Amino acid sequence: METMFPSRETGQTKRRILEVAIELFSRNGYSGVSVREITKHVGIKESALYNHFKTKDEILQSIYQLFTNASEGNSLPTPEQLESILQHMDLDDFLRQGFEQFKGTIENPLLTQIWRILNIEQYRDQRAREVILTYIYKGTIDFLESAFQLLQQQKKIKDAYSPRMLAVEYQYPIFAMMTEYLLLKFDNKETDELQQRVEGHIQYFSDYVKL
Amino acid sequence: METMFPSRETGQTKRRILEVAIELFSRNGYSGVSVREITKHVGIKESALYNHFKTKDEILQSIYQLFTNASEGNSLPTPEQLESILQHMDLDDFLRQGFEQFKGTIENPLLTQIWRILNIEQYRDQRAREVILTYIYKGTIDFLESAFQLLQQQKKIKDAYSPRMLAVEYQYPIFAMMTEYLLLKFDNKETDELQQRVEGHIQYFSDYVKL
DNA sequence: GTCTATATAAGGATAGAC
DNA sequence: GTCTATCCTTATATAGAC
Repeated sequence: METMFPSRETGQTKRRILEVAIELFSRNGYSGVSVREITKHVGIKESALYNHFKTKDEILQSIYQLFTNASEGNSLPTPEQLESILQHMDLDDFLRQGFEQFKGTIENPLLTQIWRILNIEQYRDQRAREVILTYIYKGTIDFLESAFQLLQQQKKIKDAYSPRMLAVEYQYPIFAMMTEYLLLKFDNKETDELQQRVEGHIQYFSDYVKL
Repeated sequence: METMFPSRETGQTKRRILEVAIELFSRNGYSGVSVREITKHVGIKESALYNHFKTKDEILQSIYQLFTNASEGNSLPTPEQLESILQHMDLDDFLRQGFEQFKGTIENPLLTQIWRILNIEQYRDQRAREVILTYIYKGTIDFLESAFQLLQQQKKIKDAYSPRMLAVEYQYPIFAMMTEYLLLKFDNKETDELQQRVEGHIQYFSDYVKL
């Protein structure tokens, strides 16, 4: 995750500002956090911040950028790569691996914080909406659609439903459970039952589409 | 919906303040809206607002209250009522009726605005988290669980999975699609494909659990 | 219950010395 | 690149007249 930030040598302070801003924005939202508050946590004076960012909004923009860069960075496999990967995998392997990767993402504090910021700002800020719809919803569903299509062609799963339909049925509960998970975590509440639901869902889905 | 507010006679201004605050908070969040902005839209001076609410936060609290009152108002049927209702219904009737009611809710602008406010404030404000977890997640899932349990007892659906599991599989995609729907609507984007997804989901689920 | 006027704090941002 | 000092605007909230 270190590489998501400007290098330590040239951008140490800028990096710290971003870290602190992400932490604070993810709790109180953009409007609920002052430049004063950010710089106080970073340990610099307000005026010093403006050597790194022209405006407060530019900080927020950089945060969105971190998210989209990270999304494009650990990019999903190309259609060709996907085809080759799925040659050696059955449905359970595929779902299990996808889920592990997903868990890695939501246990990355930085990405979950930015996810929260996107959530908070989505109604106020068109840019946040774009990121959510493009990178989270559309990106994930499109990818799963291709995967299920290939699995159908390889006769590894039923083809009674369209690949897109399957993608939706598989992924949407995951989205909703992730949202609930983050909310429970926020108050350090019990998440065991939810974990079981996730596993139950994968099992249910797998049972359903297997030949 | 009129009845959600204080009566016109005694609380006309208070009512207007709440309406305007809901509209503005649902776009820009609590911190992103000033008392000045609210009173300007209402057409009174700032000081006049404090005759109706002691603090700005009290406005927000009242908004949460509206939501929980409405939720408890059109309350879900009791177990006995549910049993009697389900006597005369098969699964498709039940799902279809539930969905119509759900559509009524999300087409109520006031409730969707408050839903957005809850979304925005959930990380900053414990009270918002409580409302979401209690009234939205838990309330819905618990209700569906009892319904599916009854339907299983009446041998109208398969009992291969637990009622809770079925509740989750049915409702979570609806949650996620509703979230996406509200986001698309916000930019007046196309929601036809999403509508089809919802109907597809209901069909898929129904096919799966029917005997 | 609304107004004018005001208190007091906090907000984003800039100028200029070092 | 950071500092001190400052500008100007906006914020929440109150006092007291009508």
